[in-house]
Amino acid sequence: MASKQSTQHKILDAAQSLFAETGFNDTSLRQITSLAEVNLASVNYHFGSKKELIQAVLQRYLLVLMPRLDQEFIRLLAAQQPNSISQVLSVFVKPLLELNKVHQNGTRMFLQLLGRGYTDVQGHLRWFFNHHYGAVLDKLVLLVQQACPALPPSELFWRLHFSLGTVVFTMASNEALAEIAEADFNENVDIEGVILRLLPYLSAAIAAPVPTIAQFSQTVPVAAGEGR
Amino acid sequence: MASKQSTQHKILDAAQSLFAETGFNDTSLRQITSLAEVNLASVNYHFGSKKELIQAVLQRYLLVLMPRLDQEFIRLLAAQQPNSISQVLSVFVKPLLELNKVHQNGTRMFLQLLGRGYTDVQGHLRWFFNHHYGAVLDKLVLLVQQACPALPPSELFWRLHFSLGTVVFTMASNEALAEIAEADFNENVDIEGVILRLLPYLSAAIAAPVPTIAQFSQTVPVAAGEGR
DNA sequence: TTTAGATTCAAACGTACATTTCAAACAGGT
DNA sequence: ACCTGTTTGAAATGTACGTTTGAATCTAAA
Repeated sequence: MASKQSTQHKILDAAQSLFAETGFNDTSLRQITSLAEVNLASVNYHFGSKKELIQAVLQRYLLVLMPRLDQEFIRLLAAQQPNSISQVLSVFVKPLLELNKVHQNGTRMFLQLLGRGYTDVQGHLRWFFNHHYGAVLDKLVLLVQQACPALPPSELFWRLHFSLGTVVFTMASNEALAEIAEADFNENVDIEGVILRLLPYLSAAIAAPVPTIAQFSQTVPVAAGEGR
Repeated sequence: MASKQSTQHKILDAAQSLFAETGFNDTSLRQITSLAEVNLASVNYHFGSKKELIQAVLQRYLLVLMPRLDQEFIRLLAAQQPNSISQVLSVFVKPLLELNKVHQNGTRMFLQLLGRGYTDVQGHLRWFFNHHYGAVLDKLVLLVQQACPALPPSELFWRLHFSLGTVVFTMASNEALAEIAEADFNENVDIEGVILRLLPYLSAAIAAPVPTIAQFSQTVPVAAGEGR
């Protein structure tokens, strides 16, 4: 069943599983080629290096996801009246879940890999992302701006990154969290369930009121500067 | 100035910097001892192993932070009427910022290390955390439950973990984000600024309304199951 | 000053890693 | 069946890692 795919394909499948589970740097080519049941040298033959293999694993999903997201963003931008933040975030759901067609558990794999990429290889992925898909992300920023006109640009910047953190960290530790949730609450939690739980959380977070200085000093007494 | 501290102290300082920046597994003892200007063998002599060094680095902060948080939680729990979610989250600010007394940039260091621990050594830190500080965390859960009585326990579980992800990821990539923010918005962003931005974001997120099934099908058309 | 214990030091150990090498096996077109 | 380019195979290369070792050095009490 899994035997008649090409060596490259077998390597990609094995690599993404191990990368997602253990991280990029902590996964060796020996583990990958062993799981894929191919020769050690074939990774360097087909992909050149471990670094290029990592890129190939990510690209398999990004090439499907990003054009899909782009067309959704274009659709929303063409709407007559501005979309709500909830509507904007909702367009992520289908494209993300369609990654399950790329590979079994593709959605979870991709989001875990994304998280690994952001924490493992500091900066590299972020640069790669902005360079290749900056235009898509710009559309997202514009949509959120329209949905939350009261939000200053800098506040929006931070909140979008907060949200990225929420998603990426959740997916990185998804397995462990799902185990706990099932044990404690008898809930069967799949990736779609987590994504649907994230939507209202992130919507409320991004659209949260921007506190004034006056409001601050009520909840945070003197802000703990101590020795200003 | 930095020369008359003990070898153990020098190792701890060097280790936490490198751990926070590069992660636990990707930081070698040779890098640490080189930065600390001590002999390679002294890590194993003073701490036993790399694993125990990691624990020692984290403990230096946890032993200060957790009792501090515990007493804040106890104070809030003694209040007559339930506290707002904003009030509950606000008590984190002072104890976290006081970690700057433990070491320069202690707050950022600790939060970065926390993030590393959660993604690098899967499970280990989480177990350690719950085992040693489970009672403190239980108080937090109780406080949030009182602040958001409409939230089902399982939803609360997920939202607290979402929030942990937000904080931890933000701090892990804090340097890069702060650089971008300064370049794009001319804002001087320190760790306290980020924490204060996180408060309203997280408060709104945790207290977000729990959507009903009916509300879902409005924003998420058919939930992309495709082949149910 | 001697001496016992604590600490530092240079060197080595064994293991694992990514990558390279080059011969062997394989493929399809002639 | 023969050749040509592609792919696989086993083995080796050089580097880096965590840890161990045993002698040298420091420290302070006797």
